[in-house]
Amino acid sequence: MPRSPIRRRLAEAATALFDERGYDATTVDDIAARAGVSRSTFFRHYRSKEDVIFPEHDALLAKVAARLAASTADTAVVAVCDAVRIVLAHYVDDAEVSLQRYRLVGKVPALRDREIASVARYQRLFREFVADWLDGSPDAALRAELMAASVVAAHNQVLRGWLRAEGRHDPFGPLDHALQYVITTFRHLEKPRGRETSDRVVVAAFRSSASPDTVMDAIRAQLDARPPADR
Amino acid sequence: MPRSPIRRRLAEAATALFDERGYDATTVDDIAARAGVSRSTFFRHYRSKEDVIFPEHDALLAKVAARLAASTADTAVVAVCDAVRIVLAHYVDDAEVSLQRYRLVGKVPALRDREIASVARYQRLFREFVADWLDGSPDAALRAELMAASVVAAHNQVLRGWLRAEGRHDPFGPLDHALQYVITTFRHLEKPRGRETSDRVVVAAFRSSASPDTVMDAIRAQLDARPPADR
DNA sequence: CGCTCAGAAGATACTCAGTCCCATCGCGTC
DNA sequence: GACGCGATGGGACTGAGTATCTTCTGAGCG
Repeated sequence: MPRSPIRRRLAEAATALFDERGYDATTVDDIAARAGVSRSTFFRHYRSKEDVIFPEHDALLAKVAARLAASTADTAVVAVCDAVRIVLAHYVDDAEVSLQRYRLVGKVPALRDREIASVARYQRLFREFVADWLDGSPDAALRAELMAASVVAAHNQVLRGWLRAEGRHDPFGPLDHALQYVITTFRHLEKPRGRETSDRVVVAAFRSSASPDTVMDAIRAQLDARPPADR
Repeated sequence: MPRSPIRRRLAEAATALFDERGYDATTVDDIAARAGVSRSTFFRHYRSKEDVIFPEHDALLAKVAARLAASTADTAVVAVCDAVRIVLAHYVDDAEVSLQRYRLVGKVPALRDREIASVARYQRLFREFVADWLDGSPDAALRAELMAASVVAAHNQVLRGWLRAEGRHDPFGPLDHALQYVITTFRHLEKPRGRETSDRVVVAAFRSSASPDTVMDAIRAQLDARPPADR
């Protein structure tokens, strides 16, 4: 069923009509008529009127989950930050559609709520992933919630900025910048996987009994991983 | 309109029916009938079927906004953390209703989405408040987003725990504990209002090309400002 | 070439949420 | 007792979403 030509026609008809008359003033019959199919057919291809606007979310969620599962990162934050890039990439790949949806969602409260619910699903996925990862450590559930919320918040902030700018700049730089806040906030709360160094990065830098210069370098590296405002 | 006896009757009828037959299997007519009023009257008192489950959210949002506006806290995080207590208090005050709603929401996806949308409104309020407060400082918008998301996440985590435990323990201790993470994470990123201490500990330490010992001390100081679980 | 069978599309009827409008009723006021 | 007014009842209407039945189409096969 994915990517059938009729799905495409329906989506195009819908966006055109939403653009011309607005979301509420457009009925499913209108959409079907413009696409040259029957109302029944519409509901065979989209579960609801809203679904025309928010497609592929399930597939994307699955992709993100797969990425998490395959992650080789040493900490949960890093794994999740890595995974959230997929989401942004998805928006950027379909910039045209994303922008159109953004404009529409800004006007229709029902759609806004729906979008928020979608985002919450990613957040939940992240939360559960992190909770599993951290399982056993103190306040695991709480930290998982905070991490997931922060990563999603960082993503949202960058995405909104990109959308407001009508997709004119590359958003991955800003995303990395934003995620740096999150990573530096949470990374030191975790023990990196595999190694049995019960300490944070900073301390590890000092463990290697190196020259002061080496120490300084390590520390600088640590600092470079921080958000600029902190330097 | 608030607190009319008929509103109460409707709410009681609705919760009873939702409990007996489930949410989807209960029609608005059923509710109205059991409450002994007409369908029209139902919609005069509640905008929608979902509204019977989520009352007072607007009023609560207003209360939270008022608390924020009247805040005397020295940093934005603290102000927001303080405000979020009102939300939890509201749930705890109506423990019976909150628990019933929790059970119902767990079963009906549509209600879950609706609740998420409600929470998003608080988050937005917080975000805008913090963004105003931080206005001008670097990455203000990003930090506002992160702070708001974190405070809400902390609240949600505690609330869910309390609900899962069927309201048997006091949740304000856990809430404060959770908010400590958030406050210690964000507080040092803000200049307390009024005072003019423009640097963070870390920066000062490394700018001065000091001996490794001085560096170590500075880092320890930095670590001491972190959440307890980290030490 | 024509038959068959299955999957996809059309057609129709139904339920129910939500909106609108109008008639009515209770009730206090003048 | 007439008037006004807010709240209620009642009924009509729109539109989303579901279920069911019929019709088409096209691929495979004799």
